[in-house]
Amino acid sequence: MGISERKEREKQEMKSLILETATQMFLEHGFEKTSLRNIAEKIEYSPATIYLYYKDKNQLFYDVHEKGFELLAEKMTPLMQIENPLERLYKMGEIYLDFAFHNPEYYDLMFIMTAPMEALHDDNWDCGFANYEMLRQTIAECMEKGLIKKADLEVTTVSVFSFVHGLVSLAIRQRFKMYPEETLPELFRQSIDNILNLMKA
Amino acid sequence: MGISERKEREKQEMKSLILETATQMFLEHGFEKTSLRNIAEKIEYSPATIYLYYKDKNQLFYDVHEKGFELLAEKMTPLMQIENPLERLYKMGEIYLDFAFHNPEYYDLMFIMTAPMEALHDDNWDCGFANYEMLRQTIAECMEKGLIKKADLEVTTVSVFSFVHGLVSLAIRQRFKMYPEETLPELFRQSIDNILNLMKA
DNA sequence: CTTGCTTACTAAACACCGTTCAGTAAATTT
DNA sequence: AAATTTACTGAACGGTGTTTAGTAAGCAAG
Repeated sequence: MGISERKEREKQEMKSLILETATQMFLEHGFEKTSLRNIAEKIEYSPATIYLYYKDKNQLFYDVHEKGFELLAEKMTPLMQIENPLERLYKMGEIYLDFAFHNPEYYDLMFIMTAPMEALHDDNWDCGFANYEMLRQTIAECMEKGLIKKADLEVTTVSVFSFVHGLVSLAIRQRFKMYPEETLPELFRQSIDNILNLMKA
Repeated sequence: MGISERKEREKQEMKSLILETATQMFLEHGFEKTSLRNIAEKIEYSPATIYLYYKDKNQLFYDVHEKGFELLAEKMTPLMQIENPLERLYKMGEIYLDFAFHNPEYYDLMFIMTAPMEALHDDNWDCGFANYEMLRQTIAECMEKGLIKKADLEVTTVSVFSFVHGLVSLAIRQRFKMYPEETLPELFRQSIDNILNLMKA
């Protein structure tokens, strides 16, 4: 029957209206200033309505943070076409930095804020997986082809990811005040070059 | 005259009563659950009283985060006695990890949360300076003595700090769910060893 | 010793927040 | 046409940071 299908479709549309509005307001004004009441007002529904589609605010922002991961994956996936894995690794670092500094609120939600993680009570956090997997595979290929020094793959992947995240998150959360802000991009680029040069075979 | 001195002293005592209570409650229950109303209730004053000693919640938590830096400096300073700078660098990494995982709330406030930084409208964030300076100096000594590869000092210091912070902050904010929690300490130790080995001359 | 001023403090309100629940009105099924 | 299901909301609950008008005690000067 067509009615229940239409209803299901309408339900999905309503859910994504909430999600889109939440995302837009979050990217525009940040997490703190995006309240369920604000979102509800914008879509001209009562705040209580949101609870018919999302268990709570954390669940809603879990979905927002998922959209961030999709956006990042869209930028990362094409890089897998690059034959030379070391060149690819450099490019990944560059794209990652670009993403972080052009979408700091997304980055914050994806890798720093506690809110989305609180929506996750079991331990399967699939979101970051695709991107992390690309990084791991690229590093593995670099090792296989003797482009970087051989070492434990997991340890190396963790190291590279942590290093770049450290740079980005310290910048986003304003902990690099000892350096003038305009010097940071160049400092970061040098820093990444430095580390990757050390890793080169 | 003694009266105004006593008053000044009492004012300082009141301020530090608030600070101590806030710190204690924060370390016990976390930032979110430590409200000005809770703190006020514990010290048996009205919430408005706190505003006679602190401009706002961010200012209060700026002072709490400062106490965190003092605690870290207390653990770091003795290490400067170690003659061999490379050995000292290893030890600093170890102590840093220890501090982070034994005082995750402090670490969060010091290096991740936005709250304390919002209390800072000029650009002089002195807090981390002492600790950062020790790291920079240790790395400089390592380079001078030819223990690690020579490179730009600032770039290398930023790299090392970002790397370790990356590890810690991803763990604290639950972004290492792809690894079982009990394997993280060992993974981190290997990761640090790995990086430092790459840096060795 | 009393008057006036300063200081320390608070009650109450303001404007928010996330969340819950009883109730309503429309759509759908029987 | 009646009964039921669905989608939604108004209003409240219990919290938050913050401001302000007012009070009562402490102190200084007359």
